[in-house]
Amino acid sequence: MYSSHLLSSVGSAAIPTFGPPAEPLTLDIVFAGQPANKFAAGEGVFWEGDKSADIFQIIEGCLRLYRILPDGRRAIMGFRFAGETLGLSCEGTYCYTAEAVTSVRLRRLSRARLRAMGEEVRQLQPLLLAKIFEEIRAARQHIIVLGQLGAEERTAHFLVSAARRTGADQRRPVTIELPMTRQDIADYLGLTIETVCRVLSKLKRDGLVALEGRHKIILMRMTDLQHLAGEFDDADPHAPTYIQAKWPQ
Amino acid sequence: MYSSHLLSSVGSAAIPTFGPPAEPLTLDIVFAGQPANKFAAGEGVFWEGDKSADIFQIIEGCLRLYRILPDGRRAIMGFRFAGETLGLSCEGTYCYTAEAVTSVRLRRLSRARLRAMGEEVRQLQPLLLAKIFEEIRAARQHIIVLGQLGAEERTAHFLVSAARRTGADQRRPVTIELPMTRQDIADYLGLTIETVCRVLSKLKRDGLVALEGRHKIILMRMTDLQHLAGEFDDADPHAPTYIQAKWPQ
DNA sequence: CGGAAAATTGACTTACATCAAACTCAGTGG
DNA sequence: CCACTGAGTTTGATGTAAGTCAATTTTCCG
Repeated sequence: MYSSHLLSSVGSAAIPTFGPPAEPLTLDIVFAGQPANKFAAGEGVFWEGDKSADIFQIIEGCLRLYRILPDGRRAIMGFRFAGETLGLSCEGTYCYTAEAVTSVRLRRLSRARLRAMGEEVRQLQPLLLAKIFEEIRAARQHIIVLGQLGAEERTAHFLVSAARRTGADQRRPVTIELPMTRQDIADYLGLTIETVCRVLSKLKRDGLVALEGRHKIILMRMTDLQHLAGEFDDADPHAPTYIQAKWPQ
Repeated sequence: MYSSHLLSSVGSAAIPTFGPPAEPLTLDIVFAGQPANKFAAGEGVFWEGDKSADIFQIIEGCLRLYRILPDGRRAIMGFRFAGETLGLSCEGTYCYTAEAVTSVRLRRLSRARLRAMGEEVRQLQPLLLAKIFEEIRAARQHIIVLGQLGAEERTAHFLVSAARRTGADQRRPVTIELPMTRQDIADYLGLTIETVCRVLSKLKRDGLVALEGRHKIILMRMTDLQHLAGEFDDADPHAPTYIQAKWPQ
């Protein structure tokens, strides 16, 4: 109830003005006030085939999203970290299982409630649509990784995009947390656990990364890793686009 | 102009009633009245990176959608056939090149115009959203094919879903037209042309398919092919869902 | 510290890629 | 109409990246 209040006030302040509103609407605001849910590592949040009644925002922790094929193979479709959303691109039923990698806290919002908010607040629709387009972009990226790249390229790409997601300065060594297991990474990249290990060892031998325990990797030479990854990315969403504006066209 | 008229009348007839409107809105109606464009085989309709100003509906023919990686590899993201739409899931710039496989006729609609229609006609939004969700579903399917399946499984999956797209009765031999080259199929499945050929030859030897010239394949034993493909599909969109309703839950 | 799960490394196998040659077939022109 | 042509396809021989199987080692946690 009170979050609907919050939204109304943001909405009515923003609608009359054209251009960017004074306080931009974000999904943080949409989820604000929803109670937080906790999940222990290994617990499931929802299962493939469940009616997709809710969407989620992760407060902290990491989730893996996967499907199990009839013969038991597991295809990991992606990972989600703190601040990211979950379930938006599933209409009707969830198309994958979501399982906590670490212990996870998240907020839940029913689709019914989301729809009601959408009626009230005009800014919401394009915001959700942007998230959906982002998912399509990521899926297409993944298709190229799996269809065209070799084991080393795939792994490099995984590391580089993980680093990018942290938002850290990409020009100096980036330390990334990889809470998932090697098996998870393998199932995500369409490789075996042994191949992932061997590739990581090779990258270490070549001085491109440093391994710090199981779940921490330091990317020592980003540009080399990016080069290895194929550099076929779409425009980097985090790139400072204003640099172009500095120069006369 | 006159197509906007058409839409207005459909819209105002449909909005007052709840439930399904008398004449369901389809994209055919949205595109009706747009002039038809022709493209010869091999011609490009738009290029990756172009500003995605328009969306398209194919009247007849077949298109391939692809991206070229920096080192020259070509990743085919999909094919589009008569009746299907194109460009909806690209915001800002097109994320792939669209090229005519056969000679193609299609209708073009500017996004500006589409947006204007959206304001006028309420039914349009969910219709477009459904198309976008369908694209996500297809992309996820493709991820599993490329990440988890072997060459024979991939090829079988390609054939089975091509057959499904024709809408033909899946219980008896289905003849499908494959206007694209073997190289196209290979680039779509993340294989080489030789592997695609060998797999097709093997399927023929095993009596699962019959090859009729270069561009026609008859799927002789659908259930075996489906089994080979892994049968991991989401709910078949063509499946008669009402069967469930017949039985008490 | 002890034990179990996860990760790493090595030896061997295999599915697919690569390279190379032959075949098919749709068009074209004599 | 038929030989010629060249692109597209098929088949075969061989190479290689990644998978499989089997130890070992590391790491984490009680």
